[in-house]
Amino acid sequence: MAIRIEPSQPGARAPLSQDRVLHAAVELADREGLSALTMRRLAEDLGVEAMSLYYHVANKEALLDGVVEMIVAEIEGQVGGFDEDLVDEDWVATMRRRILDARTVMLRHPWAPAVFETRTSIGASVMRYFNSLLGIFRQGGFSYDLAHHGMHALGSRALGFTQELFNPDPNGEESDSDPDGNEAEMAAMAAQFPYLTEMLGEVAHDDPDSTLGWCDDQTEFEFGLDLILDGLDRLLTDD
Amino acid sequence: MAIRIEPSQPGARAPLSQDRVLHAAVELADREGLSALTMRRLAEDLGVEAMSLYYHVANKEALLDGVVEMIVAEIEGQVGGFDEDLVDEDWVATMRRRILDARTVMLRHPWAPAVFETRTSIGASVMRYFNSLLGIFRQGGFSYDLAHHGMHALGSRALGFTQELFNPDPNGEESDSDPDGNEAEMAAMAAQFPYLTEMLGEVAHDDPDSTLGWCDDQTEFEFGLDLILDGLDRLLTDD
DNA sequence: ACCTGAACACCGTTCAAGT
DNA sequence: ACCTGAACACCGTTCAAGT
Repeated sequence: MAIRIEPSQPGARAPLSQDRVLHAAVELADREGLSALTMRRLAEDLGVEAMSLYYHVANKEALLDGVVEMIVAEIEGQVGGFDEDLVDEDWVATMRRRILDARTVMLRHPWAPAVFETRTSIGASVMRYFNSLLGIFRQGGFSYDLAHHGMHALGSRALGFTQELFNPDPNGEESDSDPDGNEAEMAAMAAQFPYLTEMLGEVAHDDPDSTLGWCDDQTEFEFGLDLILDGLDRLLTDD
Repeated sequence: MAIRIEPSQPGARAPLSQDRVLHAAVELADREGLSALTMRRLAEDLGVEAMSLYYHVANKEALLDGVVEMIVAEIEGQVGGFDEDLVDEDWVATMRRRILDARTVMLRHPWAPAVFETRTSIGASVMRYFNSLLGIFRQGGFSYDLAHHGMHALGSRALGFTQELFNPDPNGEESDSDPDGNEAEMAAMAAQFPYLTEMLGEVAHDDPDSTLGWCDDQTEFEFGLDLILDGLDRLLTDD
């Protein structure tokens, strides 16, 4: 009588699958950043040779497409499904809540925006997400034409992020033109970039973080989002 | 009596300089795309060994920083200098014109947005550009606080581009979920993504290009820009 | 001062081969 | 069906060396 083999023996690793590969990819990027997400490094995490991955994903582009799908699926979970959005309130409130929910997922994966922006085609869960936003527009009374403009106006904000231009890397060293520098540098700054310098002096007061660090990303995101949603609502009710 | 040596003899190449390296980098990216912009390939274009570049730029990051400076300098040329913007008209009109000028430069270098978005610090010409936008806000009567919000709300639009999410690559092949496909696929699409499908059906009519290609980028850019500028103007005149 | 050759430590990806 | 070893054609970058 044969001894029943345990499904997961100690030392016997679970077989690879596309899902396991994608999960491991997200975890690796979460843990060590996007630059650590290489085929070789990912294989190592999975206890496998790099070339084994190619049995489950066509290539690295396909891997990244899959990772995007994972993130949007996480948004879908966060929202509790995209289907049942009967708007029994302001369309603005519904849209705002959905997008801010997406944002909380994005904030858990700070590397994700960079991946989204390199994608060139979209998968099923991204389509479901965009479809749900379109549904909110429609139930709010938008024509498809205006809803289409609205999607473009939102841009990446629809997915809960704005790719900040020139945001300082957290582990960045002091730059030479750092305004915390000596007075001569400050004076040179003020002469070349008067408005910028004065703004820095005025707004940076509130926050101990220097120069570029004073911005509250969440506040700025919501400001921009509300500006666009209000503008669209105005266009809607004008017509 | 010694014969005067011609400054540029045939075959005797001009010595490298940071400026020549950066110019060559922009030209290479223009000609063959961002992925062709490698240190080795760039050196080849300059008729030099790869390692010679490191005498003129610290590393590839510094090269890309320099490329960004080149592009913004080109904007500065397009605008005719950033200093003399006495607003003798609507601030909205001035801002709109400046940003659309920046956009015409960006459209000459379609790879540039991707480079801008990977930058982590900013150089002098970028600071001059942002300073000039801030100047327009200020001369329009903005507080620094509102101007600061305004800059964030504009985001990359301030530089004349929006990084389109999922825009199809021009040389992309037909995807499996292509809605030009057979009727069964169309029906499946309609069931899964009803709003998306209906929008496509309605708006795509106007343009022979299929699905994702019907959007007029310039129109959409201006729509979003105007929405934001109008919203900011309203906030300004409300207070 | 400016450029080079050789080498290092990485990439993604192929292909034929193993079990 | 699933995984691997060896190899290929690339990267950015170092360092000591050439002129």
